[in-house]
Amino acid sequence: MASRTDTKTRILDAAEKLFAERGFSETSLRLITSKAEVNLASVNYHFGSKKELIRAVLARYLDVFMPSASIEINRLHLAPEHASLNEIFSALIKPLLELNKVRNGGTIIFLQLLGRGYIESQGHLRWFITTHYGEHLATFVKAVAASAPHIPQAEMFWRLHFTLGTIVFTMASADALNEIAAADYGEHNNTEAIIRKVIPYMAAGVAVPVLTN
Amino acid sequence: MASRTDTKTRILDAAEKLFAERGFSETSLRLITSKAEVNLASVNYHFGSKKELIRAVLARYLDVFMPSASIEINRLHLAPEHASLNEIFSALIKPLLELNKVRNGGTIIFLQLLGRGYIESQGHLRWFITTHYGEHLATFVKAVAASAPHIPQAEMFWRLHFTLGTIVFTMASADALNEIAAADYGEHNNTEAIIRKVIPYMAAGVAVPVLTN
DNA sequence: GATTAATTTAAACGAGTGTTTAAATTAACT
DNA sequence: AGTTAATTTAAACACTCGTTTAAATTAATC
Repeated sequence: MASRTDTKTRILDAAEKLFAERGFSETSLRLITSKAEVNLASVNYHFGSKKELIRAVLARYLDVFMPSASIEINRLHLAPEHASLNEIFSALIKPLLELNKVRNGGTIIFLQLLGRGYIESQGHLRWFITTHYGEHLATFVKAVAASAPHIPQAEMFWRLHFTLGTIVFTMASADALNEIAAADYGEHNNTEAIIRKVIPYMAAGVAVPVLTN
Repeated sequence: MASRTDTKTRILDAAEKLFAERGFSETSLRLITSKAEVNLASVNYHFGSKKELIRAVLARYLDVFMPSASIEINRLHLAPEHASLNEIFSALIKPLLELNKVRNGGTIIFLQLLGRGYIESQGHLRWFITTHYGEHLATFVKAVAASAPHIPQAEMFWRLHFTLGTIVFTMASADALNEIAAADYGEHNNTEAIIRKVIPYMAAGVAVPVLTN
C-alpha cells in the first residue's frame, strides 16, 4: 500500500478536523492537503471529489456510531419496563464517547460535522444520512415515541428536530461557549460534561405536555 | 437620491433573502446584485465591503426587534408577580411577528440570519451583536433568571445557549421541516405556528431542575 | 445653465477555488 | 529480474470570488 500513514487516512484525519472547525465550504482542498502533507491531486484520486470526501469523513463516524447506538437503544427497549427519556438519551452517551477512542476529540468532531452537514449543503448530506442509516434512526425514534406516548406523532416530529438543533448548535459553538463559561464562571467542561448538561434540557422539552386550549 | 427604489435598499432586500436561504459565504455579491438589478460595484460603494453589508442586513432587523423586545420584557418584569418562562418567551412573539410587517417573511428571515451569523464567521458577528445590543440581551437574561431562580447562573448560561440553538436551528431548516411535516402528517405550519410549538419545549428545558447526586 | 458632487457603470485585477492532465515515481506481481 | 499496476507529483485549466479603477452618467448646488 503506502509508506508512513495511509494517504487516504491522512486526508480524512486532516479534513474532519478542518471541516468541524470551519465548515465544509470554508475549508479548501489545498488547506486539507497541506495539513495532511499530501499532494493536492490525491484527494480527487482517492475520493473523486470534495463532495465525496465530505461524505467519506462523515461515514467513517456514522459507521461506528449508528450500529453502536442501535445496540444501546435496543438493550433499553427490550427491558420490560419502558425506559425514561433521560435514559434513552443517556444511552447515546457511551456510543458518543467511544468515538473519542476512535480518534482524539472524535465525539465533538462528529457532532460538529453533523451540525455543519445539516445546515450547509441543503439536502445532499441529509439524503445520504437518512438513506444509509435510516433503520438506526427509526430505532431511536420508536424508542423515544414509546417513552413519551402522550405526545402525538406529528408533535414528536417537531420536537425531535428541536432536539437535533439543540445538540448540534451547542456542539458547533462548544469551543466558544466553553471559553466564555471559563472566563465568566470558572467552569471548564469537557465534551461529556456538556452532553450531560444538555440531556435533561432536551428530555424535558420533548416530554412537556402539549398545550390544549 | 435615486430613481425607482433606493439602490441601498434594493441591495439589502436582495441580500437578506439570499443570506437567509444559503448562508453568507455561499452568497456571492454577483448573485445579490443581479437579483437586486444593480451594478456589482454598488455594494462596495454603498457598504464598503461584504462584511459590512452582512452587518447592515442584520442591523436593519436588530434595530427594530431589540427595542421592541425590551419593551415587552420590561412590561412583564414590572408586573408584581414574576412572569413564567412561558410568558417571557411568549413576550417575544409579538416583536418577532412584527418583523413580518416590516418586510414579507421578515420573521423567519431574521431568525435564519441570526442562526447563520452565529454559526458562520466565528466571532465578528457575535461581537457586533453583543456590543451593539448587549443591554437588550441583559434585560432578557435577567428576566429569565428571575423567573427560574432555582437554576444557578452558570447552568442558566448553558441553557440559554441551548435555547438559542433550538430556535435558530429550527428556523434555519424550517422550510425543509415544513415540507416533510406536510407530506408525512398533512400539517402546514406558518412561522408563528412553529414558534408556538418551540416555546413550551424551550421553557421546559430551561426550567428543568438541575440533577444533583 | 454652469459647476460641483454623488452615483452608476463596465472592465479589469489579483487571488483563490475544485478539478484534470500527463509525466515521474513507487509498489506489486509473475 | 522485468513488467504491469497503483500512486504521487507538479503544472495547468477554467472558474468564481471580492475589490478597485476610471470613465460615464445623473443629481444637487450656486
